[in-house]
Amino acid sequence: MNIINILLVDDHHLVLDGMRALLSQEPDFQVVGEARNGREAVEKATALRPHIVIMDISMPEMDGIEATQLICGNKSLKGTNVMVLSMYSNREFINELMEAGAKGYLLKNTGRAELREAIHTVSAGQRYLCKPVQETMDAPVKSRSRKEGEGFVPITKREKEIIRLLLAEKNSHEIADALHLSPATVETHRKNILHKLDMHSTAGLVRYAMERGWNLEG
Amino acid sequence: MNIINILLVDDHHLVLDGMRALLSQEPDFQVVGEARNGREAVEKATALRPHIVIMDISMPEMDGIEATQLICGNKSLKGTNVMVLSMYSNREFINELMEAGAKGYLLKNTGRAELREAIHTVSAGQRYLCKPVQETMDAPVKSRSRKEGEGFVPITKREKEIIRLLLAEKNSHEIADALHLSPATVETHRKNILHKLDMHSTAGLVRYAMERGWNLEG
DNA sequence: TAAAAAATACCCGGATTCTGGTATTTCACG
DNA sequence: CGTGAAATACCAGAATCCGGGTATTTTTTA
Repeated sequence: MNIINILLVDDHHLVLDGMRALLSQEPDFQVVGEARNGREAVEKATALRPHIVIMDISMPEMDGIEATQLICGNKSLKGTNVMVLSMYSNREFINELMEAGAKGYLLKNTGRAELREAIHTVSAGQRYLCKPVQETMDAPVKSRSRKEGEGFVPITKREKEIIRLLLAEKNSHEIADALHLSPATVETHRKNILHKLDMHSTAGLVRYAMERGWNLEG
Repeated sequence: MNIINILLVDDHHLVLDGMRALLSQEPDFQVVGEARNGREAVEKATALRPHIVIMDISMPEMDGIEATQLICGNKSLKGTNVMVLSMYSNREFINELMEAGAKGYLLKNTGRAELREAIHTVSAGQRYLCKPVQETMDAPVKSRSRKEGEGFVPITKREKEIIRLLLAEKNSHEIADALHLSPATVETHRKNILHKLDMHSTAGLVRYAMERGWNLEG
């Protein structure tokens, strides 16, 4: 039985330790590295060339979506497959990550048996989605205004700053003060963000950011 | 050395498995039970009388704050101490949980050495806060309109339903339709929620709910 | 260095939320 | 079986946000 080399990516130290302890109980798994944000994940993936990257989504600095894009887009990392391990099963997440090149998508509340199976499947380059994720993908789509394949919309640095202040319950005026801008500018940014993400309210924005872990400096 | 009996509470199966694997490496720790939401946590704490409950906050059905209140308020559970294990170090969380009776507060990105120490300290009935949490508590308070000791405000069932629909980017009118109510009623509820939580915008509400894990049925 | 992207700023009008009331009905708990 | 909390519903004004634009300056990057 071949040993599978694993890179663990999660911003929570205890989760990393726990996963490592869990995986070390399996003789055919070998955790070769850990990363605590997207940037580190890309670096370590390049350096260590693991068979599989187990990737969290919400992380500071660079989230798991961007990191997945970079890793899967790197042709010299052909033998490295990405499996997402997330709390959320939103359609947006699933779509974006599949388009980014992830081969697997597990929820954090699946059991260890399924984790085992998923790691084997994905590290062999095959697809593995846990049941709730499959169901989400199979469910009828309502309207889908953002067209297929056009999934990736980069949010700029300034836009992220503004979102972070929105999370702190600030209105356009207060954000403008905090960033030394005109309120008009802040509203333009907000408008642009809403449009990019195909959303229509601050509530959606806050949710979007929270799901990606942007609440603590990112 | 006495064995410390532990009840693990977290809604993510893999986190439970990971923590269990991690703790099983320590000879003086014994995981005697697991719970996946607040209600279960209270039940198992009562039945198993562990020395320590390691409690996540965001959970469906009943969150960790309520569960902590119930466990610490139960006089027959004098020997059971609660240690919170959370992603967030908001002042509100810390205050509420300390008032609820938690003895410890660890962030998920602390290391295993600190976890060990914290478990020993808290299971002995002493207080343990990790450094970032201490810093948050020590930091000067801005205004603090909700007075001390008046921390707990119960959010009703109906109010939670409305918050959940706000997370789905619905406005008052759409929420009213979904619940077969008058828009006026929905706005009254929103007003009451904002007042209860001492907030002033939907953004804060969404953040509040996301931090508690109310996004997936709760 | 030229073109593209990001950041800045403004106008306008309609929609929605927020604030501060009041008031009636339903339901649960002691 | 009564009292209080929860849920329902309305009014009105002020503040804020959302959608649709346009336009200039700065920064990146190809």
